[in-house]
Amino acid sequence: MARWREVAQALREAIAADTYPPGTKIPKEEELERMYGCSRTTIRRAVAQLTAEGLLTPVRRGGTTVREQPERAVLALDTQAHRDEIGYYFSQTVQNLRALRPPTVTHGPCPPDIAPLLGLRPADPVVVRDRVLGDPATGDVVQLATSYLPADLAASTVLAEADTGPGGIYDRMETDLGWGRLDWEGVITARPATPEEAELLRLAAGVPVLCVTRMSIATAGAAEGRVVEVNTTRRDASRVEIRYPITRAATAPTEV
Amino acid sequence: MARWREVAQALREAIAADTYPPGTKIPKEEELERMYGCSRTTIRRAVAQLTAEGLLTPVRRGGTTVREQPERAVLALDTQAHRDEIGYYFSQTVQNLRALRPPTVTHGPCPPDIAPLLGLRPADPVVVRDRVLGDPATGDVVQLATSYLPADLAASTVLAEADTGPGGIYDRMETDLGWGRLDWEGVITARPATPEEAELLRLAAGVPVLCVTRMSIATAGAAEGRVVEVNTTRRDASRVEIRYPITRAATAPTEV
DNA sequence: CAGTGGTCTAGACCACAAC
DNA sequence: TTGTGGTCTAGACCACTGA
Repeated sequence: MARWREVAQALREAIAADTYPPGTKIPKEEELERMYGCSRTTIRRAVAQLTAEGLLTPVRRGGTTVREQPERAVLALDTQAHRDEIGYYFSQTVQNLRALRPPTVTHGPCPPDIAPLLGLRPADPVVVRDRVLGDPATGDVVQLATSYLPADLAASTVLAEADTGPGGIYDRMETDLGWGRLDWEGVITARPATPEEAELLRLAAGVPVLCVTRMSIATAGAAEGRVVEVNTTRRDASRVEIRYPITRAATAPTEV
Repeated sequence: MARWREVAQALREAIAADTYPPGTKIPKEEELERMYGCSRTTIRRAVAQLTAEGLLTPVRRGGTTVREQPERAVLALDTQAHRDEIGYYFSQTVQNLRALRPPTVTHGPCPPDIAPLLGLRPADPVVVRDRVLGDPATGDVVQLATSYLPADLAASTVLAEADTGPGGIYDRMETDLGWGRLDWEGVITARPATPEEAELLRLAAGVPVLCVTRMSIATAGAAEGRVVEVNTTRRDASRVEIRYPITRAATAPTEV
């Protein structure tokens, strides 16, 4: 076994054994160097691994701290779209969160992971609506939300404007653009944070984010049958879990 | 900006621009060293980052390949438990997968991420039932499935035996142990792969895995109200997505 | 079987934030 | 101010595996 793996394992066990309880600092790198009899590079490789695993958070000048296991926010899975006099309403995205900065609307190429959901090719032009949500009390960024709309459908419409008016983009699509009653489908994925996400969410680059994505499908008009919007929300995967009820089926399973 | 970040960004862009299309190899490290005018350590730092992001897969002696964006397996969310004459049935776990090795049953400490779900403390004794599932055609490991049962409930029962008989552990719990009709709840999380998971699933250490977990709650007998089992399945997050339908609520949302 | 990525060393300088 | 982690270099040897 590689030396750095041995050191990483030793540190893992020391943390599990409460030699270094959560919230306390592990010895500084120079000291670990002596303790394990290897070079600083090897120590750093081991510490980097545990950081990627979410066990440690190094801070410049402040030492390296054993991460408190964070409270996971428990989200209920949104399997229903609600509606009131103001507009459509998906409960999950609003739990104690507020927009920390004004939403932005830009035009750009479609990211490769979104393109298949929209039925586009990667880099096809899309309208991008970005929101940054967080805890208004602390100012911490908690969730990133982005909507992608095919440029050929949305570019010159109200959907590409910053303020989409009462009821939001879904009302515009259904009522003003005549795209019919929207169908929705949810998709859950996880992937490493992009550098941009890592910076906004204050994560180490490459740690997992959990993505909850909603596709909106038009049922009438010029866009009938097309996915007209993909909305994807991302959070630090270590701080969130999604729960859903499991019921008993009345009947035997249908064969696929 | 750090040099290794610049190199990583340059490589990212070269990959996006199809200078290095998926499936082809990027230049070897020594060559990148010359191309970017920095030391091999810096090159390796950049390549390691892109590997963590799932863009590259280095192979010894074989060079470093741009990863083909893998087909994502699309899983339907199991919100229903089915039942036939054989036993309970959760559709997702059986899609084209077979056990690649005999299930194992061991006793050990409860992992810290499972303990809260079971209402236990970390390291409390549990019975662990492990299964390794994969594609029978290729022999590739695709999914890891583990059940945890509190030792104080399961240790001396049929639940701790390798063969739990017809209908599996759920029938034993409901019928033989008299724990009543089980309630279930689902939990979805993502986290970095543990070293063991990384080895079995052939992943780089620390890349994200998507976890679909099911809690079983007894409604009668000695275990009434307790979570009597936690079943967690893990897959390479880059190769899976979970889909679920979103319906329109008949009524306005209930206030929380 | 040789070339590739994997590991490791010893040393240096830097930048930032806690003190 | 200064000690900590962050970055980088130049060089060496190893081990696996695919040409």
